[in-house]
Amino acid sequence: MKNLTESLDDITLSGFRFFRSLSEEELTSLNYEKTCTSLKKGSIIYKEGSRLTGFYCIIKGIVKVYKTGIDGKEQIIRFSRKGDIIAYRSLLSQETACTTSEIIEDAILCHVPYKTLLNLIEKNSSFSLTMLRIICAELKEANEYITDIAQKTVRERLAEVLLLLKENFDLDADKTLQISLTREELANTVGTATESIIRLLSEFRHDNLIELQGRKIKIINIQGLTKIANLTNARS
Amino acid sequence: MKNLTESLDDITLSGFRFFRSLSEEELTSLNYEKTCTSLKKGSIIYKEGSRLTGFYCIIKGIVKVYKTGIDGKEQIIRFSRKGDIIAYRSLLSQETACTTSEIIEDAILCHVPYKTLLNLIEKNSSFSLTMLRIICAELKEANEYITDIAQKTVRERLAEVLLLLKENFDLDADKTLQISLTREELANTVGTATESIIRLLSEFRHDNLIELQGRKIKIINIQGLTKIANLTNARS
DNA sequence: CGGCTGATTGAAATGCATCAAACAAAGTGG
DNA sequence: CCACTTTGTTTGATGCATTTCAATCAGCCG
Repeated sequence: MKNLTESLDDITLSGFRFFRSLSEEELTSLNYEKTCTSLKKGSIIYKEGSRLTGFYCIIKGIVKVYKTGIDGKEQIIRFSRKGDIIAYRSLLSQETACTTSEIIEDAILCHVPYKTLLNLIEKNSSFSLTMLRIICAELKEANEYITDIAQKTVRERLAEVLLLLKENFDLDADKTLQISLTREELANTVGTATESIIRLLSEFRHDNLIELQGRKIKIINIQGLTKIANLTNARS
Repeated sequence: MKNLTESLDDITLSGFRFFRSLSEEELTSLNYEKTCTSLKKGSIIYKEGSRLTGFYCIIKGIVKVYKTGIDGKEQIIRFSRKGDIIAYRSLLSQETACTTSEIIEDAILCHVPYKTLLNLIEKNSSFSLTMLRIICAELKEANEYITDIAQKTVRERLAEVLLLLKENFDLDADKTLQISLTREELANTVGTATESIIRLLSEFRHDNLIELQGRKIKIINIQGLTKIANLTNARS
């Protein structure tokens, strides 16, 4: 336990892409002002509607960010991993959080106070530009996802989500997705019912596109999935 | 015609909220570097995939911003009006445009070169913060819309879109929506088929929620629409 | 072991898309 | 000025993807 605490204090943010444009001096004070925490799977980082005191940089682990819709049904907005930052949107707008963030793989997070963020934006224009570009990238993805959900079938979207997960979380030597999701989480990402996900996964397995072992998903035919995800829903 | 040209040159951006944080000096050079254009309904401002040289501030008129999905079907991302800025997302990311923008009500636009934008971000941190907050607001809306499309029925979404249009474009004395859309555009906003929109509009009319006269939509029962829309987040 | 959560399958209900046809309004050109 | 095309609107009929409800099963844990 003592070891763990010590290693949390030793973490430096200098290696993370988001802070690349910081001067030596800025990094030193940033590392002084940040607070790192180790969190277990299932922990809630912040809840929709809560007041935020800063944003978080993910040092390790995976986080799901979701909105709560009708009847409390989750809509997962994104999965964030090492190097990603979360909570900055509501923080910058100075609103209460409009999403909930939950650890789905044991994580270490760095909390950076709002004041520190504002200070960086004020003093370091290169940092501002980095920040602007990160949000722009996220907005682009959001717009693309709107188009997808509005126009594609569940089948197409599931194939697409599997491919996106592959891009973001890689495969191990065995071609297995390195992120473990429940069927329900997958459904809440794709925007459909759990049962539909189960049926479609089983169909994909039957068509030799994937293999399943509990929550492990092995991607064995990327081209096939790409075809399903992109083009018409003409079933070949 | 000469009059028109002269009045275009006379436009100043000082009144627009986006440029509020600019100094006198910055405004002067901005007004020198900008270019204003008058555009008719149907004109394309920029196309998906094209290279952008700057962003645009809408002085007057209405613009629809959409992505082209499967079979060229439009997904309308937003309607922008006076004071809004467009094209800034792809510009900041230094990518080709990921949306198309088209005039749907005769407009006057101001083009601001990329260099000018970068200069402002570099020199004026207060402007950067404004910019960050604008993008954050747009991202918030996008995330909310993802949740809506994923979880709500077409019927609920149509009611919601009508209410959103009411918020953004107001009603005239007659309670008629001050934005004129084809059924297809409405469908491409809601994310459904044109026929579905027609049927639902006609149902809403039957239930005395709205009145229809060609493309004019008169909102006569806001509460009823709100109830159908299943709005969780009260907007004022 | 019983109680829990998550996964699976089946059957039935339905919302919505799609296709087709007719109609209206608004140009276009001879 | 009238036939003619075009574009947008409307309505009906049909099919299907997906949701919903219900039941069972598998795995895990104290």
